[in-house]
Amino acid sequence: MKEFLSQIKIQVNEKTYLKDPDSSDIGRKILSNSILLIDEIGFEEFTFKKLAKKIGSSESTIYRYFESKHFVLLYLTSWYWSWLEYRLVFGTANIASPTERLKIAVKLLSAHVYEDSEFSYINEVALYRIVITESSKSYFKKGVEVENKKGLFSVYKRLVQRVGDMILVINSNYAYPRMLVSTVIEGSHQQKHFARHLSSLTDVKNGEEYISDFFVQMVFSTINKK
Amino acid sequence: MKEFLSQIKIQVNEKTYLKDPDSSDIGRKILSNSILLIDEIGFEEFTFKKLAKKIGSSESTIYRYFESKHFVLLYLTSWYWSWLEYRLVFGTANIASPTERLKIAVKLLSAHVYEDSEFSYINEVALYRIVITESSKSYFKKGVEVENKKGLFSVYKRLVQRVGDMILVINSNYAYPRMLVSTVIEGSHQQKHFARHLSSLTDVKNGEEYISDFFVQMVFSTINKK
Amino acid sequence: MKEFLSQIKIQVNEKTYLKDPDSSDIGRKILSNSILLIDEIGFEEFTFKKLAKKIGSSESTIYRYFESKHFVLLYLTSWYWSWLEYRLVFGTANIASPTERLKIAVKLLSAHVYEDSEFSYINEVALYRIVITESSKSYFKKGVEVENKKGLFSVYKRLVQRVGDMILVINSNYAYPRMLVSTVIEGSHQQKHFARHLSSLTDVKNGEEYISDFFVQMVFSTINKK
Amino acid sequence: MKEFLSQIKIQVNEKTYLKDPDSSDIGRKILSNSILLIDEIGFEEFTFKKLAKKIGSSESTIYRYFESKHFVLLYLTSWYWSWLEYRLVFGTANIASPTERLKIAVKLLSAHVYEDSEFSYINEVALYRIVITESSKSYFKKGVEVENKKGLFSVYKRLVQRVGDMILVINSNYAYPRMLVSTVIEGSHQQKHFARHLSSLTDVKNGEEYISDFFVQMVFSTINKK
DNA sequence: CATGAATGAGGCTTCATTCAT
DNA sequence: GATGAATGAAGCCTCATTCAT
Repeated sequence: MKEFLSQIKIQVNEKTYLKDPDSSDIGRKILSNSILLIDEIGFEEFTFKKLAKKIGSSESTIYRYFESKHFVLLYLTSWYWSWLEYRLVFGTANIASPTERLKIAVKLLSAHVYEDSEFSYINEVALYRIVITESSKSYFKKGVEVENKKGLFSVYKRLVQRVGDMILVINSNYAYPRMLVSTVIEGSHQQKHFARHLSSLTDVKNGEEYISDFFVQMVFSTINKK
Repeated sequence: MKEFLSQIKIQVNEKTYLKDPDSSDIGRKILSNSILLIDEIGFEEFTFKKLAKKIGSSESTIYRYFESKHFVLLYLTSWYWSWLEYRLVFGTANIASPTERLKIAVKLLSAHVYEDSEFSYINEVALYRIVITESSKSYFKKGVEVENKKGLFSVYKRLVQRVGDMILVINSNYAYPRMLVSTVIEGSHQQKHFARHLSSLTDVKNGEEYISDFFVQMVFSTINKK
Repeated sequence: MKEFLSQIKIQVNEKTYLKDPDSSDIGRKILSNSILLIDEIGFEEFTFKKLAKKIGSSESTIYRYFESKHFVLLYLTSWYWSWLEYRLVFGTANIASPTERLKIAVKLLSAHVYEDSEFSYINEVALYRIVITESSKSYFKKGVEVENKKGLFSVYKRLVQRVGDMILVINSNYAYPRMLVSTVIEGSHQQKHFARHLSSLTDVKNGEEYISDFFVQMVFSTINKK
Repeated sequence: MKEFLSQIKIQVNEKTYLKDPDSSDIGRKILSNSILLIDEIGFEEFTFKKLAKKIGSSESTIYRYFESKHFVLLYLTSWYWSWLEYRLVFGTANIASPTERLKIAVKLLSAHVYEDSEFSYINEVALYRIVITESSKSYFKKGVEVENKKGLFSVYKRLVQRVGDMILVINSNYAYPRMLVSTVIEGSHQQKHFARHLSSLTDVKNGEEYISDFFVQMVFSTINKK
């Protein structure tokens, strides 16, 4: 629980930045506008030049905060995982039933983000669209190992571990708890993307609510002993 | 079966290229060396200039064949899906048991490609590594819809449909056959990638053989009526 | 008159081409489509590649006819000057009054081309738009002298000479007959262009008919002895 | 007079540049060397790469100042028109006689530029050669309207208006003052070009002094009431 | 600390042209 | 004679980054 409490402010691994963007106005502007710009034009087209223009600043200023655009993406996705962990820990607190707890967790991992609420300069809805579309690019890259060693994926890994542990409470013999959890997380992103852009790869025509149902059912079927 | 037979030569949607690369020596050189180069340096770093140098030709020559490097990736992944479909149709032919047939199919979708065999100028093992790492980038992109309309994902979609139908033979009430199949395909790529580069996201430490087991078990648990 | 008669077929200086485009179907296609394409996209954007695509042929075929796109422009403008000379000689034949003859000539030099008539594969209206917009580029170029020596401007020069001579019949003391004539020709092109695109440089708001009036009046005022 | 005074420093429409070239050493180097280079090799052959090499800088630096080479030409010609307006206003100040005033004006519009004097980094003689040869290309182009709307031709238009008004003082019934003025300006450029490169289109064999005489006489003949 | 300026390197693309059939 | 294929060279432009203020 200690590790969780220190996350409430949504702290992000400091290896992702050169200067904490949450420590200055311009830094927060960088964050909020990065989200909007990546959401709008996609990560490939996103450059510091365009971002600088959008916030009325200069490229060199942004370089004071982030080493490259890849670290901006890492910061944003890390922020998202921390935020998700925060909601997960809160959402499952004091739930006695292991089954109920796991159900809540899987729903959170696979459910859509509807509201932009708590963090003033972060548009969570746009950020979630970025996570869906772009987050896999941050590990499908040459050089992941280096970033992994810096701990840049540790929150994600802890999240997987945490939900994996919930599975083991229900079925301690289940052999692949983390594979199952990471499949839920990444799979739900893909299914949402397919539903919006390549619908014949899914079975979801009307709304994306069923995606969560699919994954909940899949998880419980899969872990239940015969 | 008719549509399959016409695929044996591994035909690729002609919208992916300007001039059929399989129609000339230099075209085949482009294909084989694209695979090696993308595998080696990653798609982001891959450029026509580097490719031209590798094959001792010129950028402009490559432009006669492909509009941009994105279409090279689309060609290669399309080729892979066609090849996979070919193996799938062959591998499940004459199998009477629906369960056995589905099992073979899921194993093929999620199993590793070990051998480079049948197509002289295609290194299937390297191509499979590219599919794992890069293929999702071809649909996690602004403008997928355009490419989808050109039919560039149709083989992939047909493959999902085909295995989805096998599921429905076993359980005609199952609501999400295509979601399940696309989750297996994409999920197996991710798990393989995690196993190699971010191992704490999976449960597979020694060897990747278990990935297939995981997905087979997951599929059958999920579709079986209680 | 002899030189005129040989022009009726609108012969063009053979130094402008490598193979006479008027001697084959494909050659005539090159001519008619060059006119349409230059008119549409402008000479700067005009390339043999685009032209080849338009006529369903190849760049190398066009190179059999013309050394470069500049020679195509020279061919077309030369054709235009020959055609204008033909209309001029016809239009002023048998006109006894020198004043009347000059008036007809100036009107022809400065009047708009309305009809596309006599030469099947030449769209004279589009060609005239090209002459207005592009012809000056063929002499405002490094290397005019070379082309001049090849005689590529000789029809134009003969035309200027011819109308200049009409002026001298009226006023044999007038010192600048050719300057005046070339000013009429080039000036009328410019005024038409201004009228269409930069209207505050002219006084012609409604229609271009007045351009001819302006030049007729200018010429007669200028050459009349006090 | 107010609009003139603000022009003494030869201000150029800011839509022609991204960053004012007259605000830095490198910017002024770009200007002075553009003039020399365009004069030497012609606008078609002129590229930012060659210019960068000439000034010992980089293409990208030049792109900070100008969007493309077309805007460099627009800048230079705009500068020329402002400078001409400045000389015109000065040269006709305090001249009581309308006739004398117009005569001075027409001479300035059509006379050769002999001296390089007042503006250290601008070679006016070379610039005038560029204006003669290249300026018409900036309006004989697809897309003039766009540039016209940005006001890139407004100084030129004001100049035409100004001299046109002088004509109306002498003959308020004359119908085509602006046509006449723009014919003088553009015509004098052409005649100078012809005199140098295509002499049989003019009557000027020895020296270009007569060009101005021709236009002065033409203007006064044309506007005088009978 | 924030910024404006400058730049090297390289990406993407088209052109004009030659060669072989 | 017409064409398809190949290509070197160069154009245009943007990126990521450093430096000086």
